[in-house]
Amino acid sequence: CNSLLAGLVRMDWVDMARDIYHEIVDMGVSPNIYTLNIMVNAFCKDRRFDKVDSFLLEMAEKGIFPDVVTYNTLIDARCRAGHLEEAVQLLNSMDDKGLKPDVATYNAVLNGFCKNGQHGKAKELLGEMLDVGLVPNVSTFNILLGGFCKIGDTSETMRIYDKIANSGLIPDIVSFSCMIDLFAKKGDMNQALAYFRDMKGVGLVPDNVIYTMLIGGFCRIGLISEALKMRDEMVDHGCLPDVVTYNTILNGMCKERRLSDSDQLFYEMVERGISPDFCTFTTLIYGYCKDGQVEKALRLFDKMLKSNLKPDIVTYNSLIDGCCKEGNMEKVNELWDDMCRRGMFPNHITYSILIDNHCSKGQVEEAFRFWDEMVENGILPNVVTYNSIIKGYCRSGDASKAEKFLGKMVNDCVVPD
RNA sequence: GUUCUGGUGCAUACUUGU
Repeated sequence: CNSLLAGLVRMDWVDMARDIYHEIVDMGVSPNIYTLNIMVNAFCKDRRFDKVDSFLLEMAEKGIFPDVVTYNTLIDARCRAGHLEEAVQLLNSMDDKGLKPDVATYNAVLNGFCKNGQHGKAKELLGEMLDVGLVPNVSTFNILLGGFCKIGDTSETMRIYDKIANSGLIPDIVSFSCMIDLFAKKGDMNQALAYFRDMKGVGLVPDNVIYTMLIGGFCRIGLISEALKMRDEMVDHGCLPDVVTYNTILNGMCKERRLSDSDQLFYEMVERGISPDFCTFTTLIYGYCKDGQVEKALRLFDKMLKSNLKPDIVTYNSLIDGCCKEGNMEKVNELWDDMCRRGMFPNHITYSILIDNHCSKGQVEEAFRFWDEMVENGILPNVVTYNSIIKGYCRSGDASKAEKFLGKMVNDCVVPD
């Protein structure tokens, strides 16, 4: 029964898991600590922390109490929700309950700190972990590797990588992926490929993730041909490109303005049975808009909606920018309304697009209408919006107003660039 | 049988005479 429940939760079928749980209990089967943990995890996945509390009370009446795994689940969920303080509180409260935090507990919090940019605290916590006599595992180091890799801190990432071996542990595929990602993102493909060779040298088999990182690295430096070679290599090794791999190449092609290539690849992926996701569409829509092919972008947008994929603010901003530049203000208004109807609201980029568009046409008054609306909505003007207004004044031959505005900009503590 | 780590659009999306 527990395996079934766990399977459902893993598939994100939380509602069904809960229904089945109730049926099982009604049938007179008594839940145990595993059941409790599976259900707590289910509630956490849905961010239903309130439900967790009542559920724990219910279980306590049956004599089943939270254990370390329960706490780990709760702590991880808090971290994912960005509630680091609560997570740390839970960690600290474990002692009172007679529970001893384990490596997974610390890993969860470490991960929380790293994902929230609190790398210093992560390092402190690693120290605390060692102080209480816990032995970090490869995941512990991988969490830190990923954290420092994401902020591009090469020297710290390499120090942590060395620590893995110094601790008597063996770097695994995730450790290598962090190193490869670090260098691929920096555009240092020689280093990335060196780690790629190293991992194969120690008998690890590169997977989709590794290949996609390398492909993305080549794309980033404009070497689409190398990216495609890497794609061929992965296929030769029996590793099939997935939707992320395709999205990565598509993005590379779009950035290089190779829209006919991306178009072809898009059809290829569909032919091979890989369903485009909302990233695929947003990537292509962005690419076509930037290339001035707004019609094509709008057709893709329709297709996206028909596929039941939800556009996000980036999708809308790309289209709004494209339509603005084309002068199709009717469509802009339509998209704007459509976006709001879907519960997404213009952000500082959306406003910048419209402010700049009106300024480019010398319609400073109109631009200020959006400026005011933006400020009313609690979004502060930034360098981009100030630059646009100054440009607008210059366009309409109002150099003195432009200069006055530059003064206001400095007054508002926005540094001119 | 339950909890912790890696890849894609987007924070490098909007301004920059062209």
